[in-house]
Amino acid sequence: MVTMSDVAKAAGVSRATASYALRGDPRIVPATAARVREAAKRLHYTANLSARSLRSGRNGVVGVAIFELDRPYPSEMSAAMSREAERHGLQVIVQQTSNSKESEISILRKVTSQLCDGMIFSPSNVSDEELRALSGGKPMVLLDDVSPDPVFDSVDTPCVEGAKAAVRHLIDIGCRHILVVGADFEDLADDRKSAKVSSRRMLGSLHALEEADMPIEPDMFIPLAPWDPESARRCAHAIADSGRPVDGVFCMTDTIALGVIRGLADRGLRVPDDMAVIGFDGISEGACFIPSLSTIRTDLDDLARKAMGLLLKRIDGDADGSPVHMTADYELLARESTRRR
Amino acid sequence: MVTMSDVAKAAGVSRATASYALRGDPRIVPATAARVREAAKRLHYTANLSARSLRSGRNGVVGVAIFELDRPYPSEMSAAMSREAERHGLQVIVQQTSNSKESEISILRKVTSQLCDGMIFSPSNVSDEELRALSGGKPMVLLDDVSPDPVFDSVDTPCVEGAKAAVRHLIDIGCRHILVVGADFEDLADDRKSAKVSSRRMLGSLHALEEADMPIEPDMFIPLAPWDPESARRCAHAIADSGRPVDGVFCMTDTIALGVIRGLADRGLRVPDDMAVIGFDGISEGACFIPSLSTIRTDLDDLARKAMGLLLKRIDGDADGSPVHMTADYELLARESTRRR
DNA sequence: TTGAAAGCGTTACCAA
DNA sequence: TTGGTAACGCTTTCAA
Repeated sequence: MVTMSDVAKAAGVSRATASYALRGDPRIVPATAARVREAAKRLHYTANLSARSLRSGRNGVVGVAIFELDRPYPSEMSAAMSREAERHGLQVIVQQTSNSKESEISILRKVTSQLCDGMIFSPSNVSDEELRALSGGKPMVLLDDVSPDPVFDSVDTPCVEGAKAAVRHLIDIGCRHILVVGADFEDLADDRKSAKVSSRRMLGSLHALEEADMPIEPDMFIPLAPWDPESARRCAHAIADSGRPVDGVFCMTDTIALGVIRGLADRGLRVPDDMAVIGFDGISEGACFIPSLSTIRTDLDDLARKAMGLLLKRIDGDADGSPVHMTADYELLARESTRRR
Repeated sequence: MVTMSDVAKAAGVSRATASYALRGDPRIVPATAARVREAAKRLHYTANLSARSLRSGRNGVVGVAIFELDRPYPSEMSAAMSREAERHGLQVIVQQTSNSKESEISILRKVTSQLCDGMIFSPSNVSDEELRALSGGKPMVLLDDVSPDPVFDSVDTPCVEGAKAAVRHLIDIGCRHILVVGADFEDLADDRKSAKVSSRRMLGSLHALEEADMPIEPDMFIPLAPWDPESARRCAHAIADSGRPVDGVFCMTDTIALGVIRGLADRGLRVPDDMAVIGFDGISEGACFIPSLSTIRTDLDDLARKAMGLLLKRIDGDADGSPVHMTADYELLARESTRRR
């Protein structure tokens, strides 16, 4: 392994000078700097990140901790973060928290906060206060934070506005019996649960219904756990079997929406002819589905830009104290699953 | 930040003793060890991985470098690796190489090889020799290595056998005009390309055709670049528009297969009625598709177990010199896309 | 059984 | 403008 000492020796300077030269410190005269750079290149020198991290507390790596690596939305989000980090000359490492509290804690304590200059994290079971302790003082940006009294900067998905646009779209194409899948109406009344993603999306749905003077019944909202295609599929079976008149469904996520469409198909119901379906997220999978899925696409590039921007500001130390909050852009994609002739 | 010195002080022992005690070294008497552990717990001590890594060269982190974070197959593969690592008490960090050579190099040099005890890597543009240089002497296990003269342990997806099973399945259900999408027949004759995943899967297809005494024509193999749903969809349009008699299609990946089915639907062709389609990989997305996708499912848990097993053996230093090679298990999933009444 | 001390590769302060 | 040197937090050898 070639170290800085090797480079310094090869260039005929001290370790200190080599270090300065390689990081472009203006104090080193161009000729010396060039000699050092040349030596580094010739020897294939690469800085040891552990050493750098230990000494300076910075290594150019940003951690992204997501729920599950193998779900489309978090995957696409991490990919967007990676692209954005690259534009800043940084590297992203991704870890999955598997949605268990111990796992989240272990990841934050053991890895993300140790190996990284900062992290982007989508909390689910850990409170803000616990997070603060686990962050080890490192900057952190939260995604869809539900804390009433935030400690960290955060970026939200456009839950309220997006959901409102989705339901309004269903109403616009003529739906009069709308179901919302993946949300529990009771949550709205519960202080601890009303900030959840599902509650915020439910709220947006309510806004749209109210604006259109449509009746609101608690049983329009169907809880679902977990949020995966299989449960969604079973849920669709139940809806179909109930014989209930439904002409439009808004699902909390695209993954749910695809499961619902599949479940309706199992019962001989066709989308959009018998029922229109719209999702939320904008995962790429929806474009190729039969029928292609209408959705509220969260602008992941915008989300990544905002999150990374906030994080870098904190890392660079030029951010004032109070937590900043932002919301990502979105776009309504009206595709086949809500197409009416 | 609480360090080992703090713990040692709190427990009334030296740093060395604290270090031994925390890692369960039998030399420390139980009473002392318990005192140290208690102090560590009380102070919320967490070992600094950079320091540990710098000093001992080990930190319990394994790197997984994949092509793209937002494609289903690599995502599911990384998730399987994470689960497997967890069972060994290790952490996985995932990075995307974005399929560019510079990016692969930069990731290997800058991060994966630095922050990890070892890595699992799916090479695409970097030669084995370059890899050896970039690995920094750290153990590495390759996935689907194409090198004729391997330097590292590797695990393959079951290309030849899996593809053979796929095409045999098409033949079994009565297909007589089969197309293979995503492979270039010319590659088989090219030494440098005949080890590619696509070539090995093509080879398996040929075996199945030969065994069934079916004719083999170069134009049964349709190249596709890149391997994504959009190109596959366009490819299906071309197939449909050509008016060519086709009753079965084997696609190099599930992602391609889904794009093909969608493309056929665009032209009014129904799967499986007009044409049967089978993919390769077994991504979860296929189960909910309409029609559900028949596929060769690579057993990712098996793949992860094999890859992680090989890697840990190298990390622990109890592995002899010559590279070991293994192949993951697979399973034929016959679903709706190849269902014949 | 425990402690002192060296050293991993880097950075950053201070002196020259 | 450059070099010497002391950390960063940990592990590990060597002594006690």
